[in-house]
Amino acid sequence: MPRRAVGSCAERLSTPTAFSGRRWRWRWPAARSWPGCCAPPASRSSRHGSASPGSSCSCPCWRPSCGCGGGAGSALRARAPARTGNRGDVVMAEEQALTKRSQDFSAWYNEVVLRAELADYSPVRGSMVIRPYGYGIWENMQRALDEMFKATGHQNAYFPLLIPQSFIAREAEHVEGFAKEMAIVTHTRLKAGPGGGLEPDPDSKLEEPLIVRPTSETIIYAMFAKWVQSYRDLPLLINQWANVVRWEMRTRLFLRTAEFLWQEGHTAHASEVEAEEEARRMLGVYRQFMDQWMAMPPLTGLKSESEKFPGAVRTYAVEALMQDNRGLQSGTTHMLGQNFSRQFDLKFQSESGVEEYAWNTSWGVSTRLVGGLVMTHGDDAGIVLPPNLAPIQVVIVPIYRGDDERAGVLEKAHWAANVLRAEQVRVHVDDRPTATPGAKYYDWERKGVPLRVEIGPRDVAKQQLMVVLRTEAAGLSRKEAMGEAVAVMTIPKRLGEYQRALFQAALRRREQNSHRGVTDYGAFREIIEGAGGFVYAGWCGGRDCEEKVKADTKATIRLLPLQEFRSSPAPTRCLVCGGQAQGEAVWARAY
RNA sequence: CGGGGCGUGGCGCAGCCCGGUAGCGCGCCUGCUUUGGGAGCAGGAGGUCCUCGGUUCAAAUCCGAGCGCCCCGACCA
Repeated sequence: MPRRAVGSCAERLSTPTAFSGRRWRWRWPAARSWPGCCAPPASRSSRHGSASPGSSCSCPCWRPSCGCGGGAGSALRARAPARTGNRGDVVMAEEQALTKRSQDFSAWYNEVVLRAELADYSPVRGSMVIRPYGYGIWENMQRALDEMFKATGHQNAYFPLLIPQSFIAREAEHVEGFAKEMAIVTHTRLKAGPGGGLEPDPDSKLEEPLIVRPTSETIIYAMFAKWVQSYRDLPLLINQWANVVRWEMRTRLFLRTAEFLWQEGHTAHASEVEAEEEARRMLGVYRQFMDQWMAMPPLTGLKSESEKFPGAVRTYAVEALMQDNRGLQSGTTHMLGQNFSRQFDLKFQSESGVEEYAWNTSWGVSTRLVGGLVMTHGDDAGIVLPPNLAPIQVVIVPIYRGDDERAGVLEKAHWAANVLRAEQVRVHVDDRPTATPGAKYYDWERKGVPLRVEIGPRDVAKQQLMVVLRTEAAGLSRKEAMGEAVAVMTIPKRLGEYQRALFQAALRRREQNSHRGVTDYGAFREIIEGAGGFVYAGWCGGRDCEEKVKADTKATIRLLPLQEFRSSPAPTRCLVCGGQAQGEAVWARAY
């Protein structure tokens, strides 16, 4: 049984107050200045040819891991065995290093998620366990988003997990969209079967099967119908934090699992214009969240007809570009029109006394965002977390020889931790006696902690601290010895600068891998089948052209970009058929 | 749902072809020495070899069936 020491990790989850007030007006969380330019995080793989196994940790926030990343399946198993050499440390280094992103991005992703202890495979096919460190990131996301939802007038509520099958069936397009991936509850009891095992008791068969929600439009609008009589009851602005199940055949940690956590907002409005505004407003909220908290700048736009939510009139999306140049749909907002209100009799009496169907919207983001975070910022040493979402923003590593040095160093470490906590910084002192400082560096780098403070006897003597950022960041020195008083007082500012540097790096990477003005289909295929990235090109609006691209290249229309992202001049011809372009589309291979 | 791979201490693997005492590395426990980039030595704990059936004096190993997981495709947040 691994030891669970008590103690040192009383990190307070401070919430950087980013939200300045009413109606989604924002300022940058810790922003004072905004560096104009910034290089992408340089790969430091040469200096990090190795990485350490998770080892026991005195932090009560999560349990020590096994040495290799938990229930690793073949993601880890598949790796080449370490070369045996004369020097044990070479073997160890190779064994413990992550697969490099350039070698196999998807193996890297799996390993880094497992070994940073974000998640683990569960015994249930297609389902994962979100471990405390990964859940801590999600909690920080929830906290930020929830504040934004509240500030835009929404209230949280909770609706049932199980939905009558007939509800799902009511909206034709909606059923069709989800029918193939639903978990169905048909019985309420088990009994001993002939073989000695358990089987559903036939006597307990439900008259009407229940569906485990793949999304909650149907049950929520059925309830809205009870609650809304008059235009005075509108708008009705509700959000719920929940789990949903979509029976996927193929799964990937965080990106695609049978069950996932998300929030789903559902609103009812008196007019189409209002509903449209709401869908766009929440798209803006998602975008701001991704920019300011995740440092993962997305494009915003409209989904094509074939990619829109089943049952929606139109779907908007935020789409980010991952390091392997594939797109990640990170959130969607839907203008549902009156499609659901007609089916669920969600009517209200208007100001002029006429009975009308309400206009709905729905919008959601999920734990998929955690995967996006990993694929946006991670490097060959591990994940890289933006300070605003990092469960631990600063880790302090004490360095000492023998008991006499230990007391002084630890005292200084806790002093620094307390000063930082008073500044609302989430700090952890890694005082594990069993690991060497070097091992701790690797551990916390793999876990993406933004800033490390090293304190050794020499630092104590000189009243200084070594302050080390997780990655190179433009305009910020990665490693620096600073006077202790200055160090602790400037760390919050440094975290803010680092947050913005990560954003700039991600933005720059996205733009460097975006291709505009592509008119030739052959050139398009070369990009998609080569390095990948976002390709902006004209589209006639035809389903056939969309299908052809997908069949040829596996790329899809990620979105039809909103004004801000459109090219100038606008493309005039369809990339595929050469016909009159109806607009511009952004194409990419996607997750 | 199609194709592939793999099931052996917590994790990664070897052993299987050619049946005969279950092994290695990492991790874990104890002790001592260590600690400025993955510590060393000594001792120790830990295994229904996925399940069921068959062949055999004898099965991790051979044969049959089943189950599970992962990867690649089609579908999706």
